[in-house]
Amino acid sequence: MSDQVSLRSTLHQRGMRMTPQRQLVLDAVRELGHATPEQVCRKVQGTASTVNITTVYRALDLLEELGLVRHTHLGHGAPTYSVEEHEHVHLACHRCGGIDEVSTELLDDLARLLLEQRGFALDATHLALSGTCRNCREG
Amino acid sequence: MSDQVSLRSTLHQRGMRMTPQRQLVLDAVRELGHATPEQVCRKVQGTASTVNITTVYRALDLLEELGLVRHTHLGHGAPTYSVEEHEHVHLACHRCGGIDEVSTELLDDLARLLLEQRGFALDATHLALSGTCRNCREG
DNA sequence: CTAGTTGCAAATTGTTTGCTATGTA
DNA sequence: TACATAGCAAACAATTTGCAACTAG
Repeated sequence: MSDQVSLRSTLHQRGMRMTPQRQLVLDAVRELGHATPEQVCRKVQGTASTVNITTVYRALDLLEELGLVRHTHLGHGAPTYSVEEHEHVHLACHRCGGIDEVSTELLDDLARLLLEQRGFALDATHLALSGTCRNCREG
Repeated sequence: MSDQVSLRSTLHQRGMRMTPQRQLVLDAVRELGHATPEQVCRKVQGTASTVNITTVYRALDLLEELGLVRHTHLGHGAPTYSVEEHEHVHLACHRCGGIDEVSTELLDDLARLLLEQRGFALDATHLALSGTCRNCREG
């Protein structure tokens, strides 16, 4: 894919390289959807067992800087990373910790209001809504 | 106030007490608005210098369980605690890190949609919306 | 006396930094 | 050679846990 190529050249302009470790981290994030650095690390180590968690953190930072991945703070623990194109809103249940996802379209009206009234450009892809899921409310 | 009284009896039913430390933590959260456990601790220590941060953590957990305070993850660092009645939505600018606040009424429509379509009861008081503020967009 | 509570120290968890060795242009 | 990078260990920050001492009912 040309994505790979342009990524390489972007890195090259900065005197950086697309190393196997970085590629593995990116692949892991793509595959896992939402994952903590810890989870990414375990996934990567499935292929290359010597890769250190430090390297994972540094790769995630770099990939985020390049706009390829982003992180979100769902709930309490560690942040989760996902690929940039991952476009949906998270519904985080504070009771059971479960994560559901809905289309960002649900937020279109709200986004418009915020922009008009506050000049605030909502980033709907970077968003976790907290509440109680159906299961927990009924249980 | 009768709040204090009912709080005491609620605790009493569980065989617990409203200790000075817990009262100080609650007061500190009330006074500070949004504060990290660290900040709460410093505030409390202004009055009672021997209070340990462990106690602050435990008091915050308890007060949260009782529904008197709640915590929110604004941005990256430590969570911030505020009193339950603190009803507004945070607009967190990911560029400058600034926090603005808007009324939860803005989310009423969204909340209704989520409840109808997903059975998800949105907790609008526990919410940070991420995006770009007017200043940063114009600057 | 009994059970809840505190403070302290130590353990955990998540993340970052310093440094050396290595690999590549 | 020069420079980015990886790995490792140690530092760090935030939070939790184990436990002995204390205190109110």
